[in-house]
Amino acid sequence: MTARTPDSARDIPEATVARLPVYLRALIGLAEDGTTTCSSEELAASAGVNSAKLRKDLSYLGSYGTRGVGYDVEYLRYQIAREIGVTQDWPVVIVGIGNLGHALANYSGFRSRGFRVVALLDADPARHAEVVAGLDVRSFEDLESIVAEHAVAIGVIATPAVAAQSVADRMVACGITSILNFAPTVLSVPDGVDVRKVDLSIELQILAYHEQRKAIVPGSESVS
Amino acid sequence: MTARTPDSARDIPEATVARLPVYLRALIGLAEDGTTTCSSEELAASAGVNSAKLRKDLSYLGSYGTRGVGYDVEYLRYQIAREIGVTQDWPVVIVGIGNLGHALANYSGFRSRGFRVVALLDADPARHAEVVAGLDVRSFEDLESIVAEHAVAIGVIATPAVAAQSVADRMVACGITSILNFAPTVLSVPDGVDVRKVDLSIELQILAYHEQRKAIVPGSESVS
DNA sequence: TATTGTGAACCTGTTCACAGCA
DNA sequence: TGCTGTGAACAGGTTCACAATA
Repeated sequence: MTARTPDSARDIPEATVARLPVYLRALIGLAEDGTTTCSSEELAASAGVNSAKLRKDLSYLGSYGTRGVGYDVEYLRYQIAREIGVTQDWPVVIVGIGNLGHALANYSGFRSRGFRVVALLDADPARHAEVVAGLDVRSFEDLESIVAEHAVAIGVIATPAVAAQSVADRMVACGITSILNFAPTVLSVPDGVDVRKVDLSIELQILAYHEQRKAIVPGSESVS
Repeated sequence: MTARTPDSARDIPEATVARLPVYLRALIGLAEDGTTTCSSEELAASAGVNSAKLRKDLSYLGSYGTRGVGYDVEYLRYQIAREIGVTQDWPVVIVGIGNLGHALANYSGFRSRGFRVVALLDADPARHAEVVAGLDVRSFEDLESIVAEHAVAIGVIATPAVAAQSVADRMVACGITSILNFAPTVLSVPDGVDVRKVDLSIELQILAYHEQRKAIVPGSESVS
């Protein structure tokens, strides 16, 4: 027998991992429409990718389809949810309850997709009176006790850029190993901690780049 | 002379385009700190990439550095801003003024990075009384006239998923060619229209996937 | 027969290592 | 001498096209 990693540690390409949640969403949509079976072509269309890519992606998880028939929607949905790890809930803390923090706290998509916001923290005492989305806004000083109490592994940073690094440091120090960063700044964290960033203005700038090119008709240099 | 596309149409790899705004932000930070010159190593550190990648990326724009010395911060900053197209302001409309729409309307990062929110639209008449970030929330029916009046090319969708496709259709019909979509759904648009999506729960799911793996110590299958 | 699962070809992006130059 | 700019090697991701098979 050759040396092999256990089934659960098959390594799935990062690009595929990033699409699994899209497939999961598409499958949930199909299930809600009453579809019980779908071909790779149909699922790919719902997810906005081509069918070859979808099949290749699913092949990294295993052989969950039936040749000549397609995929069972509920079965595949469960398999992908299990692979991602959202068959049970992940407790999450949100730090920084400004406009964006409010929006995140109220976002129903977290709850419905395997995440549970267990606490909202803000460094500004003026905000501690507030109740947002049914949760008290608490002091940032409570971070350690909340993380320990709820075994929080994932933290969301929605503070201004200047505060983000120190918030990340505190999160890492008390055991958080995955961070979703909305502050427009680069975070440095030790190995073993994952950071994903969402930068709203970067997305707009990427659109602006392409928009600018559209205006330029090849051969004509000046437009009024 | 060989056939060549004009300077302004040099094609820059998509991966590079996505990083230019990060470099721009890093340069703005360096300029604020009073730094006038920086090496690829320093700038790369500020931007959170390695220096080889940074130099390769910048080489697609042209030769803006000085061998043996480095880059002039202000000069490079201007060149990147020009390349992205954010030396002048882009008018933007936001549709869907719920929690997220509020946060986006109030986000100062747009204004400071070359974007100007010219209108907030919502289909719900109950919201039309509101003033958010100094702007009246207006009827979605005003979309066409606003887009025409301000020559809007970029639209932001922050509606619930069910409404997103019809909003996108209306946007495309009245001439918008770039869309930033926050609704958790796949949009279909004609060729020539760019869509970028930001899906908050997908980002968390990607973190959950990696988090789940961390818990599994190779060789031990059960953890308490 | 219809559709999956997958090697192989292809393409894009990253890293290396050093030539070129101030 | 020190740092940029860049070919060349490498790695990762996508698409093709078809063998396997329910």
